Amino acid sequence: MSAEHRSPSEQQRAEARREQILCAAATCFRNSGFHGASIAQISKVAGMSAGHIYHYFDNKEAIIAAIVERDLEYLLTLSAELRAARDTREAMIEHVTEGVRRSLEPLEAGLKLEVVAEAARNPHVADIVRSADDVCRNSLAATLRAIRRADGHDDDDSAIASMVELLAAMFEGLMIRGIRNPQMDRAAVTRRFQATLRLLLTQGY
Amino acid sequence: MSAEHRSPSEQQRAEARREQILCAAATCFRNSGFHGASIAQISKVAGMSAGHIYHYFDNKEAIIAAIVERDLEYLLTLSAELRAARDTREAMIEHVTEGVRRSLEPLEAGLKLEVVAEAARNPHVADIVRSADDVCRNSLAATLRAIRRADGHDDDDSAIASMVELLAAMFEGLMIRGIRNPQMDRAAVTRRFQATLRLLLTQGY
DNA sequence: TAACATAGAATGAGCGTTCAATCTAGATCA
DNA sequence: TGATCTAGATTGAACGCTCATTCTATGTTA
Repeated sequence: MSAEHRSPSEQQRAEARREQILCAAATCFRNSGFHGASIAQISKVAGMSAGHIYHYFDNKEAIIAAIVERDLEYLLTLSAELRAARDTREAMIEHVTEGVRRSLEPLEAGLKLEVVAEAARNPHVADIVRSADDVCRNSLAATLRAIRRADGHDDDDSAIASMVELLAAMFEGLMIRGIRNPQMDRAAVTRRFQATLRLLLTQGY
Repeated sequence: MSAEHRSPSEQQRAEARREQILCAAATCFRNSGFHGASIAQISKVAGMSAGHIYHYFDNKEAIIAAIVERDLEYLLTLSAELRAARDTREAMIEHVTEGVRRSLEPLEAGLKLEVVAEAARNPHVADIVRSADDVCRNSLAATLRAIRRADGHDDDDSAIASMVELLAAMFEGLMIRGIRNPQMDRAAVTRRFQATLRLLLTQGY
C-alpha cells in the first residue's frame, strides 16, 4: 500500500471523502434499506461519481460493513461511558430518560433495525454485531453488579446476565415500538421504564 | 369478476396457489430481505414460472403487503386468544414461557424484523403494521386492566398504556436479543421475564 | 512529469414485468 | 361415447431498465 507515501493532508482528505460516502450511504440505507439503496443513489447524495466510490471501498458489502461498525461504535462508547460514570442507582435511573429518547429517534432506530435485520441473514454482519454486543453486555453487567452490590444484593452470574438481557430487550424493543406506535406517550413510557429499572435494581430475585 | 363462475375446487386450487407463492416468498424474504429477494427466486422456490406469479399478485409490492398482513394476522389471533382466556395473573405469567420461546424462534424473528424495518420506510407497510398494532394494544390493555382490577389496583389509562408498551418492548426486543446474542440463557431470561411481569402486575405504581 | 483524483461511459448480469404461445381439463354436442 | 370447443392455467422468452462493477480518459497537484 502507498498510504505511507501520502502527505498528512492527503490522508486527511481521503478520510473526509470516506466519511462523505458513509454519511451519504447511511442516509440512503435508512430511506431504502441496504439492498434497496443503489451505488448510483449513494454517489449522487455524496456528490461524486459512482465509479469513484470504488476508490474508497472495495464493493457495496464493504460500505455496509463500515456502516454497521460505525453504528455499533457509538453503542460501545455509550456503554463505556455508563460504566465509567459513577455506578449509582439513581444516576442510572436518570439515564433512562436519554435512553428512551434515543431509542425513539426515528432516524437512528430505522438504521439500527436495518442492521439487525441484515445480521439475521448476513453472517459477516452478524459477526460484527455479535462481537460488539459481547462487549456491551459485559460492560452493562459490571455496572449492574456494582449497583446491586452497593445495595447489599449478591447475585449470581445468571441473574445478572438475565437482567442485562431484559434491559437490552426493553430499549431495543422500544425502537420497534416507536415505529409500530408513533403516537406513544413518551413521558409515560419513560416513567414506566424508570420505575421498572428501580424495581429491578432494588428487589431481591 | 368471474369468481362466481368458478367451481369451489377451482377457487380452492387458486387459494392453494396463492398460499404456495406466499410460503415461498416468506422463505426468500427471510433469506434475502424484501428487496434482496427476486421474483425469479420466489418462483423457483414456489415451483412455478416467474410470469405465473403475476396471475395471483399485481406486483412484488402486493406480495410484500400480503406477507406483512399474514405475519400480523397471527399476532392478532394470539392477542385475541390471550384476551379470551381467563384473565388471571398466574395464567398470564405462565404464558411468558411461550412468548419468550416464540420471540427467539429465529425464522419468525427474522421475518418480523424485516417487516418492522420495511415499515420504517414504506408508508403502505407502516399503515398495515400500525393498524394491527392498535388492535393488539387495546386487547392487551384490556387484559392487563382486568388482572390489575382483580388485585385491587385501579390504574389510569396512561399507566395501563405504558405497561402495554413496556411488555411489547420486552418481547419485541427479545427478537433482537436472539439475533445479537444467540447464546443467551433462555431459561434464565424466561424466569427473569416472569418475575418482572409479576412485579408489574402486583406492585402499585 | 509522475502519481493520484475524478468523471463518466461501458459492461454484463439480473431485475420486475409483460405477453404471445401452449397446455389442460371440463363443457358441449354428434 | 368420442370429437370439438373453450377458457383458464401455465410457461418461457423477451422488454426495458437498473444494478454493481470496471475501464478509460481527463483533470489536478506537487
